[in-house]
Amino acid sequence: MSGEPRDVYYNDPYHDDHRGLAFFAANSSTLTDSNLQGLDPSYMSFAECLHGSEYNTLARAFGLTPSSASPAHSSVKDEQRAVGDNGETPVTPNSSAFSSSTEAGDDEESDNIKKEKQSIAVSEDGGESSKKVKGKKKGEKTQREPRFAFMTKSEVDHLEDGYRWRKYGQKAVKNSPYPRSYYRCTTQKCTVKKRVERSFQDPSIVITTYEGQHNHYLPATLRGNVAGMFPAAMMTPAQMTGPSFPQELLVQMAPFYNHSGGGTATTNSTSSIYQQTSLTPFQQLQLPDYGLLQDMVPPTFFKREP
DNA sequence: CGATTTTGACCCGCGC
DNA sequence: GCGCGGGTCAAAATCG
Repeated sequence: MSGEPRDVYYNDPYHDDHRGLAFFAANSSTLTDSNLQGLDPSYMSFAECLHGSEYNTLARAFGLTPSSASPAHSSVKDEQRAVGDNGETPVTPNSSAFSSSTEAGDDEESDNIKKEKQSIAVSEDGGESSKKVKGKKKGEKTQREPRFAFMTKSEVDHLEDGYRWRKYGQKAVKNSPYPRSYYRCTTQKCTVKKRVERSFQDPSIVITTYEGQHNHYLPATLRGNVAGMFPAAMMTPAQMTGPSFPQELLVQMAPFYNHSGGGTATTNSTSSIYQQTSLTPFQQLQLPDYGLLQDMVPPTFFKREP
């Protein structure tokens, strides 16, 4: 392929109806102390970041004033395209877009129902090809959960986030040497999924995309470790469904390293989308409400200058 | 031995 | 209609 889509971190034409994506870059390593030892001191661990004290900075960093929302509320679909098609389509500096759609909210249950139906469908196969993957009921529209994504600078792919996940698939990512892993929350009846992939433009960046909302609290065994760092994860599902929850957001951002003078940064059309102003990519993020976000992730999670 | 990961097959939606 | 790519399933392998 030609050109260098440095900012292409998400391309999901399959999910035009997605409810929200938030891209967060984080200069972070992992939660585990053991993994921290050998890392560059300028890196922050998840734990470190999440225990940061500069909450207000986060708010500012995200430009979290509702009235400052992007004047160009392009559709989520368009936003996806903008960042997804080889980075050829420049996006506006204020490229945040917020989807108001919540129609996927019912999908959790239907997901299970679908499975039931699928099982039925396969049973009539005669047993010959029992391995066959079941098909969905005809006419059933595939709907997706609200999603949001984190970009995390990390050496490990699977970042600890307080929940327990089971890997259920892995696929090669087009145009990337790094595979994408699919995880499902192991808690019963919780349909939350997440995908983890590594940016091939910058292998140090891990992109974690969450889909759905947990219908439970953090596993008790993990609360002591991460609950305090992820207050949002401790919210009840009801609390999480509010309009201010990041899942309702769509935020695009350029990697912070574009501004750090790092050698890997390029200046093509997409990588420079945030360079038209003096703001950092984070400062140009715009979220409708930062109250919960403040609870969720302290600003130091996102950035630390060397 | 139960839980989790690996991995190839399969399904689905979409673009051509 | 066909091929591609993304997503999921589930048997087998591996792990703790």
